Parts: sequence; C-alpha cells; structure tokens
Amino acid sequence: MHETHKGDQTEDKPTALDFCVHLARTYTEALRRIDGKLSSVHGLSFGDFTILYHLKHAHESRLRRTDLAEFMGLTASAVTRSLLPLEKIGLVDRQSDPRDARVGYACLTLAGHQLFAYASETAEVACQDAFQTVPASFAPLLKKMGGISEIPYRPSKP
Amino acid sequence: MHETHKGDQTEDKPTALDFCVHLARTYTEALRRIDGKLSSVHGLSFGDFTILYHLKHAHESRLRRTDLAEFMGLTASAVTRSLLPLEKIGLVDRQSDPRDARVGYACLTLAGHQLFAYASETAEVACQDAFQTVPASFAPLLKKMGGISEIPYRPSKP
DNA sequence: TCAATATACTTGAATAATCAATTACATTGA
DNA sequence: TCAATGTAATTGATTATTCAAGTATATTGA
Repeated sequence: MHETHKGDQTEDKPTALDFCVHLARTYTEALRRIDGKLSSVHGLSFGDFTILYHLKHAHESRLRRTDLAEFMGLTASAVTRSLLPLEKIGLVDRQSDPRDARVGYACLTLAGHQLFAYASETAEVACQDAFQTVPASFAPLLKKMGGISEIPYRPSKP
Repeated sequence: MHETHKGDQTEDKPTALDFCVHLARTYTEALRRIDGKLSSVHGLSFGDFTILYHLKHAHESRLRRTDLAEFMGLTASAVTRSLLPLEKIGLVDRQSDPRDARVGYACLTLAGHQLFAYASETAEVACQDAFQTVPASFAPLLKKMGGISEIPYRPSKP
C-alpha cells in the first residue's frame, strides 16, 4: 500500500499540504460510504441527515436558516435549496418569526424526529465503520482545526 | 463559542457520528479557505491543484487517468472533466499508451511544473493556516482512517 | 479462435453547491 | 422621521460532481 507514492522525487517529512491532500482523499471516500449507506437505507443523503442532526440538537428542534447554514458550513442559498425537498416530504417544517419577518425557521417535524431516530443508528454505525481506526481521543483535536467560528448564543429578543 | 450546541437534549460523550458531523463542518470550511487563496493567487481550485500535486509526485510526472481518479477519490468521469480545462491551458498533457490503446495518461507539462512550484508554496501556507492547531504527529492517524485502498504498484507490462 | 467478459475512458442527464443579484424587512443616526 | 445601511432569505446562472449508458479495446477460457 502506498505511502504518498514514492516516485523519483525524494519524499521528505509530510507537510501541511501533504496532510490536506490526504485528508481530502480520505474524507471524500468516507463520505461516499456513509452517504451510500444512509441513502440506501433511509433515502437521505449525509447532507440531509446532517440538517436533521442539527435541528434535533437545537433548542426546540428548530434553527434559523442562517444559523443552520453556519452549522452546516454552507451558504444560505444551499440551505434554502436543501430544505426544499425535506419540507416537501414533511421531515422539516417552515416557521416564521413574529418579531422579525425576515427570518425563517426550519423545525423538525414529528416525522422528522422519528426518521432521525432510526437514521442516526444507521449513521452511527456507518461513521464508526468509516473511521474505525481513529481513536475517540482524536475528536477534540479536530474540533480545534482551523479555528472555525462557532455559533454564538442568540437569545430571543426582549 | 459553542461546544456542540447545548439544547434541551442531554449531550453525552461525542459519538462517531458527532465526530463525522464536526469533521464535515471543519473540512468544508478549511477547504473553502484554501480554495479561495489558491484561486485568487493562481487561478486554480484545490481540486485542480491536487491533480498537479499527484502528477508531480508520480513517476515521470504522469498517471493513468484511472489511477489519478483513485488518488483523488473521484470517478473516472470527474477526472475526464477536470482534466479538460487543465489540458486546455497547457498545464497537463494527454498521452496514450502504445501497449494498450484504451489507456490515456495525464502528464504534467513544463508550464504545469512551473505553476505547481509557485502554487505549492501558496498551498502549503494556506494549509498550515487552515489547520494551525493540528499537530504533525496526527497525520499518520488520518492515513489510517477508513482503511482506504491505496494504489498498488503497477509495473509497465513486459 | 473467438465469444464472453472485463477494463479505460467519454458523454448525457441529473443533482448539489456556489456566487451575484434581488427582494423584503430592520436598525441606526442625523 | 426617514434615508442610508445592514441582514435574511430566495432566485438565476454557472460549476463540479455523480450515475448510467455507450464506445473501444484487451483478456480469457471453452
């Protein structure tokens, strides 16, 4: 099995770049596997599933669409488009904010909760399977990667 | 700073699923940054750059298109389409195999080598920047993730 | 030998994401 | 107060990727 293919170039200590290239390869492969399982068993992409995941963990199982975008690392545009089919099949509900007419909430429906309960078991197994060899102690490290800005606490307005 | 948003659900020890969701978020953000830098400075996406990277490290700076697909974690189709613009702007050259008329090689041109030399410096900095806090000792772990099948040594036919 | 199967690659159609522009509403400060 | 600016969300056009099907060539085994 290759260790960063040995060609004629002398391969020195792996750089941050080597790390990134390898991470990209590993990530896409892992995602493909998880996505495949989730799709075949529940008809959800990992992206769809991740939306349900964030809603499930949010206060009252709902999030503003921008906050969901931030959690997902997607643009607002992508969130709008991703939510459409989930709203159509009744996993997610659309709500508005009486205090601010601009904002829209995405809210997990009962059906959404139910499907999530099943799908998260499948997802957990698929994730364990895809990342078998990564020890749990590793997770906190990844959390620090890139100094990603996290969602601030956003209290209801007075 | 949120630590996996504390809602009303009790948040237990992070599972493999939590890890995957967080990795996805971190990964897309990091990729966005690296991609942005590389695009603005050299007009290359990280995907484009990664193609040059794999060619650069390959024997004689060339790879069969299927092998490139395997290295990239992409389908053959995606590789065909990704190579088109790189061939058009003269960074990559198309070669055929006299022994097997089915196979096509992608080969780094002189211009490709030159651009890669510049771009890899930008990329290294961008990658260090995106993954500041991940220690180098971490790389071997990631290598094991998922038990990804690597490219076997493929000798020239007799 | 040559039919059956396998491999390398390309292409058409579909999906998912992006960015830029737009709409609609909110907030701010002279 | 209300004009200017800021924020939330959607939409159109574009790009990247996938899958399924197709083409061309190689390999294999009866």
